[in-house]
Amino acid sequence: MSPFEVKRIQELAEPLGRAESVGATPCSACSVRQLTICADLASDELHELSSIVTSVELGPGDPLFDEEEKADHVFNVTAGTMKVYKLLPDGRRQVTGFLFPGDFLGLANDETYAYSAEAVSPATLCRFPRRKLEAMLERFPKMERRLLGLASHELAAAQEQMLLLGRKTAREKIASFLLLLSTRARRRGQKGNPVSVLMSRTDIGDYLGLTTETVSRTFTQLKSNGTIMLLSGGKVEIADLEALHELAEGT
Amino acid sequence: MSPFEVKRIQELAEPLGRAESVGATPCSACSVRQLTICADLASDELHELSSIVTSVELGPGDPLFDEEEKADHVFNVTAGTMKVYKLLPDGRRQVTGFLFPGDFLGLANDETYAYSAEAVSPATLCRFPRRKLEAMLERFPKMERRLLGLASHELAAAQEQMLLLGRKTAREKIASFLLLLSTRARRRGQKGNPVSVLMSRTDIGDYLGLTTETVSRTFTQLKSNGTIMLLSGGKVEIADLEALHELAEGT
DNA sequence: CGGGAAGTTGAAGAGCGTCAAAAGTAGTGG
DNA sequence: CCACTACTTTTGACGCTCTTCAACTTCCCG
Repeated sequence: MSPFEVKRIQELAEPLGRAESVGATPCSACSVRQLTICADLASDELHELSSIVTSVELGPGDPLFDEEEKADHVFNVTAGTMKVYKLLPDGRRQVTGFLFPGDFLGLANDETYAYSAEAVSPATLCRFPRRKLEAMLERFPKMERRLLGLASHELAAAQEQMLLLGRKTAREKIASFLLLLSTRARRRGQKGNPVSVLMSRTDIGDYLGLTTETVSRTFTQLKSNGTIMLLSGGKVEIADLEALHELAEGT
Repeated sequence: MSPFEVKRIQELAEPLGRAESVGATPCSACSVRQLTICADLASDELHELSSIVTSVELGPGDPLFDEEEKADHVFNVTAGTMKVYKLLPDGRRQVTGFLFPGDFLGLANDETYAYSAEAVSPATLCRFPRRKLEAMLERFPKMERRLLGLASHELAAAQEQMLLLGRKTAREKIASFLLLLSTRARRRGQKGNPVSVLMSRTDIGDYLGLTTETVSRTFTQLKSNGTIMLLSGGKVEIADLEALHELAEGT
């Protein structure tokens, strides 16, 4: 199965003409493996996984898939930042999540994606054909277990976000957002304090249920507060972590 | 294992002194089985499941568990309505979902519950010891598969709710809510049109990110519109389904 | 440098929240 | 059966946060 199969799949890449495939990454060398569904797999299992995976590279703003599209693949972010969002008919948008290396997307119990996904920054992803991955899940219960864990983790995050959207003020929302980015960066082994905020004000607003203007105003307000400092390159220095925590929880 | 084991578990019931156990329901006769994780199990598997399950009965307002509590059990609603919610330190509340017969709750990837759960109306639930259910999952891949499907379904619902909370107006929220209740009632085999709205205005507000006053005002507004009719017993007749749909999507 | 997008700031307005009171509903006991 | 209480729901008046619309500034990238 191995070398031949890998090649065959490479040739099938780029079916929609908008994703550039650079061939199958050897999963055994994957730097984010321990964060995602591929954790704890034996080397023969990893090898089999490698045989069905292809790589996708996206530039900022490139779409990965759209809501309602047939969900033929699932993905794993290996580099960069993605956003997933839902739209109302009149164009109002809700970003339901930002995804970083190690994050998984494309899970659909329906046959179609429930949301759209596009790159925020240059991004690389692993692409798994859904049917093949499902078949593999039956044989690798460890992976299915892992997937269930990830799904329930996401569910908890979604509930936290509902609390934010439904009950927090603009200031609390921004504070929570910065802390979330900081925590997630640390979980990926990066520094948690000057937080990298790579997404636009519009994306942040669409994530927090605010307008870009309100996002901007609130950042300025936290800056004059002395709670944060706005650095160059989209970096935000958290000057008063405790104040930010209190703000985030509304105490 | 069977009769003895069932009895033993019955005796262990009511560990927190607030849930009344009425013994293990025979799962084979369960009316909501096909809706939940127990679907498609063979009779010996069902029998084994019966041996670890106990029944919980709650009255309106009775808590099932609280956020942060140790997640020792998972549950399945068999009758009545439950709500799950998160709180901010100052008491602001976000109801993250209403649960009806067939719905599953208590999944926690952490060791503690991520939210609180309490009964809205008189409710009955199956209670599974978490460890035992997990052990069983390893042997019944069908059940694990089912659980993953339910989790990803819930995830999609959560994203839809984020869209609602972040981007819809009060009128759109109420319209969406009524349609949701209607759809879910139909899925349980009940009539979808006079919708039973058993929960209080406060609960609805906490679910939609609104105050009770706004919920009430919006209902009255939809009534004078001729879109709905408020009947007795918490029933709401959808008079103009198409208008409600258009409202819900903001077209 | 220059042009276009992204971000910031300002002023005005709308929608929803807050506070308060009235009306409806349910449960209790005489 | 009705009266009494307590709670939920509805309605009203007002205020505040966030949005909207608009102009200005900053930041990139060619």
